[in-house]
Amino acid sequence: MQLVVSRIVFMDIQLSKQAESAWITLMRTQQLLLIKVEAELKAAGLPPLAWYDVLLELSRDSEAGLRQFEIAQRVLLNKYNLSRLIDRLQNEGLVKRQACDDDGRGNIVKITKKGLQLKQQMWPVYAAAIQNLIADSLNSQQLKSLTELMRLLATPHLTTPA
Amino acid sequence: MQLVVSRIVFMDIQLSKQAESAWITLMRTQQLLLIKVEAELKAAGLPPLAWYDVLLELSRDSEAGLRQFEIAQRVLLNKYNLSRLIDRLQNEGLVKRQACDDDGRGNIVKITKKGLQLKQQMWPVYAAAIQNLIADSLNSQQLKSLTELMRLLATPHLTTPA
DNA sequence: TTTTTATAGTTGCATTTGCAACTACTACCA
DNA sequence: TGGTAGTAGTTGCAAATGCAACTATAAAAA
Repeated sequence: MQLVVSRIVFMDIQLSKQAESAWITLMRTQQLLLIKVEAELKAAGLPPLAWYDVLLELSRDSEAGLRQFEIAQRVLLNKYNLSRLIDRLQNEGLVKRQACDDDGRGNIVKITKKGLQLKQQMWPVYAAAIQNLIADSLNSQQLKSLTELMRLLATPHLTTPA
Repeated sequence: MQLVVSRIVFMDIQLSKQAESAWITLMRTQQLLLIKVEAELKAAGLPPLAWYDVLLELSRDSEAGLRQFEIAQRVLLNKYNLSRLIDRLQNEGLVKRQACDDDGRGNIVKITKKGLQLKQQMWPVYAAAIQNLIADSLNSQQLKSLTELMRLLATPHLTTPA
């Protein structure tokens, strides 16, 4: 006879107060800072951060372009939302879709000159906000520490095991 | 003659790579973890995290209740989205709105028994996810460190000065 | 007191997101 | 080779969000 014991017995979970605090401050602080950045972009008459994220990824491979699914996983968007985000960018002439030779299902997305220009235009506002929101509050050691903690948190979940 | 020099000259911004890394890892990691938690809640047939956030805040003051604007600032929602979130919760019988004696404009939101029950029901799933996503990756010292860093980041922006 | 200004909350409308189903193609398997 | 399962991407529809305008009340100024 085999007993299967669930890894976590819900009723018995004893989550530490430390973990709870870390979680909630992480969620709230990120949200707070994100709202601020979006507000700065809007105040400058610029599109939302998600546009920048995509344009940045595309600009890293501006010659070859990227498959949509690659963009999606880099910016943590699901495929249908990315599909429609690319629609919008394409409608603005910031990116273009091309047929993919290797794979008849997909397409290659490339950034246009106009897309590169917008990215260049957004960066100063974005950078100033980051400076304002992060670099002015944390010293160099703390920035390193934060990055390392985030890396530790993200790593086990980047590729989702069963 | 008085020279007013803008604090940040956009063209000259030299954002450190450290700050940039800290920013991007913070944004991405939080998003990644949030997506995971939402997925766990949904997999358990439970409502989104935002519902829990509101129910939790209300349960802290379950007798007195909270004004909508108080809830809004605690969970970082703007007033119109909170208004409609409360609508949904009210439609499910999880909270109730009452007229506010002190202030004829606003109302007091109180959690119901059913709301408390749902909150109780969501917590084990939520707690397990936090355990999984945070506590398993960071030790006690790191959790403390993360919380402190978040506090440092959030503090200067909690009350927005001119 | 009267007027003005600010705050609390709601709502119509447009945009965006989430969900599920769908097409088209690739990769694996026998 | 043919069949089956999986992946890339799109789309219709419903739900949620953002924006601006609105009502109603409170607070401040005159």
